[in-house]
Amino acid sequence: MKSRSSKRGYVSLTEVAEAAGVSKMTASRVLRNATGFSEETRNKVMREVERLGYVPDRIAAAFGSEQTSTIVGVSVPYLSSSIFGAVLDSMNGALAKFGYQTMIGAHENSPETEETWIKNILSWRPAGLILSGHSHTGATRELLKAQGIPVVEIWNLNTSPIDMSVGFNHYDCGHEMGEFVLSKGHTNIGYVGADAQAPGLGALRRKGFASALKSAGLQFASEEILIDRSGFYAGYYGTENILNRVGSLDAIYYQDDVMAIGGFFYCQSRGMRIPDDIGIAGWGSMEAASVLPQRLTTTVVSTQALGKSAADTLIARIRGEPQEDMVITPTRLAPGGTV
Amino acid sequence: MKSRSSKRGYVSLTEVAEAAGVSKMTASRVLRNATGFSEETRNKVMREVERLGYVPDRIAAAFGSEQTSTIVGVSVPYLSSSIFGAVLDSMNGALAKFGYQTMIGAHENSPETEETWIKNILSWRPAGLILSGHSHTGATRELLKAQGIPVVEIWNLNTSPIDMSVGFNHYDCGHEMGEFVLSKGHTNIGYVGADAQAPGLGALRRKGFASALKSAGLQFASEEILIDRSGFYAGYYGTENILNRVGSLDAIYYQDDVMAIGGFFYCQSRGMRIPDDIGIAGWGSMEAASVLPQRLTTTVVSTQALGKSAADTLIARIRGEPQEDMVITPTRLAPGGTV
DNA sequence: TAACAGTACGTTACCGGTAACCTAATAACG
DNA sequence: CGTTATTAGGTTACCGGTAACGTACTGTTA
Repeated sequence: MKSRSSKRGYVSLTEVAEAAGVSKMTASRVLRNATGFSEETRNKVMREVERLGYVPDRIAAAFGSEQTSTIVGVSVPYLSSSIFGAVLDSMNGALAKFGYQTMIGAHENSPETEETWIKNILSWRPAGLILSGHSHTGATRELLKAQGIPVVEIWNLNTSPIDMSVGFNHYDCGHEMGEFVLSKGHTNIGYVGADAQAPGLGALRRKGFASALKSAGLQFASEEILIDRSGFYAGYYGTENILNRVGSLDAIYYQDDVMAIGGFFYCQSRGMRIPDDIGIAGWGSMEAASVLPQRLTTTVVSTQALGKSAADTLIARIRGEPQEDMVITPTRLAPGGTV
Repeated sequence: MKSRSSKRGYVSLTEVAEAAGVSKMTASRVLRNATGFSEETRNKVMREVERLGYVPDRIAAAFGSEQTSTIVGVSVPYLSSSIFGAVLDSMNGALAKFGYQTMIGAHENSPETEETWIKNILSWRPAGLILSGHSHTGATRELLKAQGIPVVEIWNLNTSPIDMSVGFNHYDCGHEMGEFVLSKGHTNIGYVGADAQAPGLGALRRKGFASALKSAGLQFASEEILIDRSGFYAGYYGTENILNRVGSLDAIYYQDDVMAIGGFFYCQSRGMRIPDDIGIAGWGSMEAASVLPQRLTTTVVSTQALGKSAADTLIARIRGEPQEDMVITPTRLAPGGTV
């Protein structure tokens, strides 16, 4: 079943070629689906490939081809975040369909960690990179520009991308939600978020929301930004903190739905009626919100669309097809019933 | 700043060596931290590495070394699952610390998809694989055993692993919870789960629970297994289904905490008191449970311990250190207040 | 029918490192 | 003090593919 011969115990292309009675180069052409061989030759080669159980060596292929590999590097803040996970799933699927392998890195919102990872991944000659850090070190930007490697920055629509950008406009999401909350007559509004290391994209939504408040001559009555990762309990606890501090609020804008849900349950546990006593707004249309007694007021985003769009954009760039530098993924404010 | 010379525009090891006035081989030794060079030589080489901005070519390195690369392939059912994400995060961190790169695949609980992915990843000569599918095709098992590549199967403690296994004992988790629920005097017990494609590990917990019931001369009053992925709403909806079907239950065992939480809110929305009217038990100690009014009765598992343990086990095997074939990650039943 | 283009291959060199082996100096030793 | 280990470093071959180019052979056209 398994015929060993080369030192590594694998069947090499040379052996396949010999068995098929053609040159190594011809076998290579057949396997790469290049041109320059007859149908008969293809059959001979493929028959031996099957019979010998030939496994192509992509390391040798990448090495020999002088160009890049079929590796795509993808960096995210955390893998253990349902929303990043969803994007990863969709990206990974789209990339795999075109024969790319995903190499993953988690930078935990630290540009320095990201830089280290990028240097590492570049030594694999990746065909492209997908980055979801929203801020990079100067060295990172220079390095990537110098290498000329296709790079897609995702999540936030970056107006001056390293190469390309696919994402949501977080600032606008916040601004739109700000106007919506104001339109419901609230004026005494707080913000609850969490930043473990460096500010994430929630900070941009907060800014957008704040700008809507400013247009109405207002500002956040209070802000509670925990030094922690976003989570249900962070939302719960952050709400407790902010309410203890300011006494009461008309409404709270949360960094994301997970925290908003945590806040929802804190308010409920204190017997507050939502939205009569307090309004709650989130971001991200997370699945967890589906079990709330009311529909959560939030911004609906499609993680699937983002992931697929990012993968498609990168692949197009790799293939040299003309490509937009910036692709916005649409978002929609879902009024819900919690504001 | 950037001195180009070779065709690819990169600085090669040869150039570094020439600049440092040593041979290519010596430069290679220095960079790999091998032996056979003086401190002075190291400094000369490292200075040129810095000055020229040398980026090692791991593809060439892997190719030249005849052996395996520093790639570790990791497959999970879904990336967009908070619990798998948490394990990935911890695994990825532990692997990165030792210089390994993670290549990820999602098999969606399909052994065939997993097989395709494994064939693909093998062409990168990975140093090892971490698999979280709990069932594999025959071809997969044969292929991996024939290759002799280090493989760690995680999540479930596999009693006949391909190579090594690190995980929880899901059957025991279910059995223990079954005994606990029985000890609270419940007898009319249902099960709610979800299997999108093939049965996942929840099925094993269900079996364990069922065996505890059987020892008491009982069985599940009803089982509701949705054809869907686990999720909050799946738990909500599954509970609605099962209760509509059987009228009432003393308690429900859920596939995991996410579904249990969904069920909790369904019951709450129907005005049922927990645990007086109905008991709820889950698995996985997920963060979302922290916002419930009561502590959820569940099995506490450490995703971090699992991830780190899996990575450590694999690395030890790669390095040829003696290693247990099976490593159990402890779990603990948290009585909580919902049963 | 000679000149030419196109197809189907084969040959050669090379990618950028690393393993294996070799050499020259120095240190250790009886 | 001669012999033997040890250390620092150089030489050579090679990994398994692919790019670039060369060469038969076939069919077409002036």
